[in-house]
Amino acid sequence: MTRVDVNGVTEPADVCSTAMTAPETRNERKERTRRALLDAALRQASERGFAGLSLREIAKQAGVVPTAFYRHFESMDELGVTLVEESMRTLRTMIRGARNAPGGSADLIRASVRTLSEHVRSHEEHYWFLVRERYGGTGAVRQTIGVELKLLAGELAVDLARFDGLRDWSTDDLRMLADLIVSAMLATVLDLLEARPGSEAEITAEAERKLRLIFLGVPHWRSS
Amino acid sequence: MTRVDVNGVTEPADVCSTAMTAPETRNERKERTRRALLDAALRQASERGFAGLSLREIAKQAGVVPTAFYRHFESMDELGVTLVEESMRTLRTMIRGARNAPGGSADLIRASVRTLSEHVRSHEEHYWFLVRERYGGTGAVRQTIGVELKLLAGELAVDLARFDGLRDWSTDDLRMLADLIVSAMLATVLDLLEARPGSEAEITAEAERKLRLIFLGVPHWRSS
DNA sequence: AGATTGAGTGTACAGTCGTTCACTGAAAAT
DNA sequence: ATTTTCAGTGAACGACTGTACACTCAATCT
Repeated sequence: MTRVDVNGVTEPADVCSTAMTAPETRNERKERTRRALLDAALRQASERGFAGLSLREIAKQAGVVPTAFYRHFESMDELGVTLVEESMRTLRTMIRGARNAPGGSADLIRASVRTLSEHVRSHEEHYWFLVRERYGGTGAVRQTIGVELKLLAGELAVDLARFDGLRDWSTDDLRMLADLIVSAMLATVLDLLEARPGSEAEITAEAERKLRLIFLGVPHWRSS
Repeated sequence: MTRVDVNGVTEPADVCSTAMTAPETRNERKERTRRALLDAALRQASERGFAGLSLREIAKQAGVVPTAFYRHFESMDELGVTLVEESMRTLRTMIRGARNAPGGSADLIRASVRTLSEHVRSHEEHYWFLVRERYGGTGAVRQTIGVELKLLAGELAVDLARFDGLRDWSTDDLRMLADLIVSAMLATVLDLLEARPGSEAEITAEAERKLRLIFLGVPHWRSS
């Protein structure tokens, strides 16, 4: 029974002993350790921050010798970029989910916030990474997130343009509104991440109230 | 001429050669190197983040041997807390400045944003530190900032309670409004810090519009 | 069947890190 | 005038960092 179990990373108990598993081609194996490296990095970064990553610990947690890291990533920065892209994909998935929410515009806000909350809960590490590195990060990683976030605000602005009270808003005003919403929701995400398990409901409730307040101002806006 | 000049930290050219300077008591000297340590740490943290701090580099930049650090701080964490307190004092000074702005409630928003902008410009390192560690930080530092920020939102809520349309708002609603404002302004701070020198004006302009939009909703709010 | 590829291994090296310890020497206290 | 205090010194430690290099050996290609 030589089950290798490195630092809480449970190596799937397969490999040869049972005949029914793992025809596993070479590329599949490679992809698997690549994922293991990414997962280890993500977990570690969501705790200590990207700056506090250690190539050696990532490798150890992935069940691989340190030098093997370079078979998958040229440098730590490349891994960072990959992590940003991945987390951003997660975020975008969330937005799409909120967009296709059950039609009724009455409690569209409630539905959106609910979607956000659930998504954060089920992708905590990705959101930790995003929120952390958006502000705390260094160089390339932070800037990439910043750019992607502005891009995302742009998409949101387009979505908003379809709503009744917003049809005649200028592009610039829409973008401002989207930015405002994004920053408010980002703060909500952090609150959700830091919250002790019970208090989830009141956080989402407050998030809803913030959005409602913002949209209350919309009908009275005149672009000066 | 044995002028010691360590890594860009210019040692004031005093000490004995000119008779008119430096009676400098022992405590004064101590306080001076303490400040040098704090300044070095602050500068370094505003670039690489608090997690990326190195005791040795801080000491070097302060013109002192590494071990001397322990004469002033028991640990890195203690230095971190000191930095938080200091930066928070700066922030509070700003708030007070905005509160006592020239009375006219008409362009009170404009005045406040202007105060914010100027304050950020003249205390970049403190604001970098706060924004960075608020989200990116680890453990004690991040939590301390979070708590202080909530406290500050509380103060802001009290201030808001004095305004016309807000006199009958519940404490909870006021706090929500204050939170919303704080998160929006925090995003503005980051924008200001990252902005290339020219684009300062448009950022403050957008910040003003965001605040105006928020306050447009205020008269139509009814606490559900 | 034999040659090739390449993911993962193991060792080794040069740095940096925080921290310890015994010390120096001038300012402060006696 | 003598003793005490203590900010700053300098060497040494053990642990950890990223990275270079030569290696193995099973999956893949010819």
